[in-house]
Amino acid sequence: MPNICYIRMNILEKITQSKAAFSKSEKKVAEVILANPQTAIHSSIATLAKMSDVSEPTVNRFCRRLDTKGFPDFKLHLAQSLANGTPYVNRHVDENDSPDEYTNKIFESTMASLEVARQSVDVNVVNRVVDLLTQAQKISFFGLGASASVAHDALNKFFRFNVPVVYFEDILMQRMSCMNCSDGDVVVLISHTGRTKSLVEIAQIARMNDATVVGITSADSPLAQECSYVLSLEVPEDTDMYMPMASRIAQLTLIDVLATGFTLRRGNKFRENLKRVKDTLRGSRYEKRNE
Amino acid sequence: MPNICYIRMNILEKITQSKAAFSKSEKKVAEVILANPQTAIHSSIATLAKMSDVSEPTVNRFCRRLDTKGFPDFKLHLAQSLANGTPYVNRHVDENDSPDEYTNKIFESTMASLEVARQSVDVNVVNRVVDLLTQAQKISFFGLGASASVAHDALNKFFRFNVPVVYFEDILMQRMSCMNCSDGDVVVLISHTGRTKSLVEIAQIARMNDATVVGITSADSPLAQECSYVLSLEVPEDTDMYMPMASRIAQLTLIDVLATGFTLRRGNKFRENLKRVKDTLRGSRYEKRNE
DNA sequence: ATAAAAAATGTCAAAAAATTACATTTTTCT
DNA sequence: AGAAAAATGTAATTTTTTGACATTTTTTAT
Repeated sequence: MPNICYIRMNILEKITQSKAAFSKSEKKVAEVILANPQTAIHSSIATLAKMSDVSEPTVNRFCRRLDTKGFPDFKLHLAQSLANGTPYVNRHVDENDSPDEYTNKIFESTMASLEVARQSVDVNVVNRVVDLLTQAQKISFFGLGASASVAHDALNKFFRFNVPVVYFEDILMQRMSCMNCSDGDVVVLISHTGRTKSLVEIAQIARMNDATVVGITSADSPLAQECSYVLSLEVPEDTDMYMPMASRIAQLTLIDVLATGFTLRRGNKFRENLKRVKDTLRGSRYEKRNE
Repeated sequence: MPNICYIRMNILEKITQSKAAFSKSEKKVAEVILANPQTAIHSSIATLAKMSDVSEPTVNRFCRRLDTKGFPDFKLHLAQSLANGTPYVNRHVDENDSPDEYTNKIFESTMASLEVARQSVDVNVVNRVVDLLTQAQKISFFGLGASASVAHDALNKFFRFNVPVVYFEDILMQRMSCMNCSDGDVVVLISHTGRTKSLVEIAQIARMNDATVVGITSADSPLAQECSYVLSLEVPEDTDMYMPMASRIAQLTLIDVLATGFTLRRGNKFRENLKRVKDTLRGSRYEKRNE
């Protein structure tokens, strides 16, 4: 069961990884291409065959082994890999990675996950939820563990909008808060897995008290089933086995989206209010010296 | 001062822009290609000619007019333009954006910022800080406002490592905590601007008490000057004028990097411990039904 | 308005490139 | 060692691209 979902495998990496499966002559071709991919995409099959010291059909077979339709198709793939650096790909950190390597891998994996997440977001639900939030009497953000900091962040954002926002880290406080909910309140619950028992219970309590429950969680999870609206984010398996990484970032970005939708919906006058909040902060800061 | 830097002119844009210079038949070709570039790169010159209702040499001439060596070369360029959409670019949200538009813009801007941030990270400092953290007696994470949730997240991560971690949201608690610092303690301060007065003071207090102060902040800021080590993240202008967005995400990703470096440094036995922590959580969750 | 010139486009053939079929060599397994 | 399988190469075939040139269309100057 492969736990890495390659969005679109970079063909250069694929060549490196498939090396074991190559025959002797195919390896020669691989060497030449990896050594100078820029030359490869501008060569004909004949030139490349000569450079690799193999026959033309061998080059062709090499291309097919990499699941391309033939040499021209292979060149297309190669060209795409070479363009723009390369599309970001979820690469797992390896025990022997240097700081340079793991730093890059994590940044790239995060970007790759965001790309996947972006494509999985249901814009209609986003729009609907923004609607709800703008009309809410009170907004609550709850999450546990890693998702707690996401909820915390949401608090920070929506707090600036001058709407009643609630955030608790403590399960009991969350429960009590939900018991006091009423019609017009929106409770946003954040959980990557959607299988945290106490959060599911909180969803039930909130709904019993007529609040609208929005879940930022994975589709079809127990939590999702208890929610009025589900903003599901499809995020590839996390880079690190034991800590949620990418999922959190995707959740935060989604919060950004909601907050942005909120400000846009509220219009211009509202944004002036935001500016005031920001100006208030100025007193607590050192002035930026003019550059 | 343009804050978007286009790396290299995309051939699709070039086609759009050169439209005026095209002849009647060439325009037909342009239309067909623009309408469905993905099809174009997988077609032969004959197919494309038929689709555009022109002759094959016309298609060839069209390619040459765009400064390519011929049809195959043109396809290569086109494939590169199509690869990965286009490099992500920081696009500001506009007042009249539809939900679809602002959602995509925010995701893309976030990814663009991460790319910039990645390139600005000094791996040597990362390595040095990881060193420090693994040897620390106590690690504290402090941030205010938007950065508070980043510190919160760091707490979550490092808490799992079974090392003494401290996190406070309250300024006074932060100060008191720093006063009790001693040699071997590491204080990580998070601030996008690096100009929050109370955080700068905390840095001073911590250092006076022999703690090592690590700043995740912008270079050359007042805070940076008080730190023993600075992990500076260069993040492009935030998408939303009034709320930090991208900077937070970059900070979180950097925390991920530090946490990963930490686990790697600690080696195998340590990761087993991590697994235990994770298993402990299982009791509080609904089982995943087998798929 | 019209003829000449220039530009654009198409037809067809030549050239180049890629692919297939099949023969030969190398490797692997018994 | 010898048969079977896999890998590789040769040469012919097919596909694709390009070039040369004829025809049509457009432009320009009278």
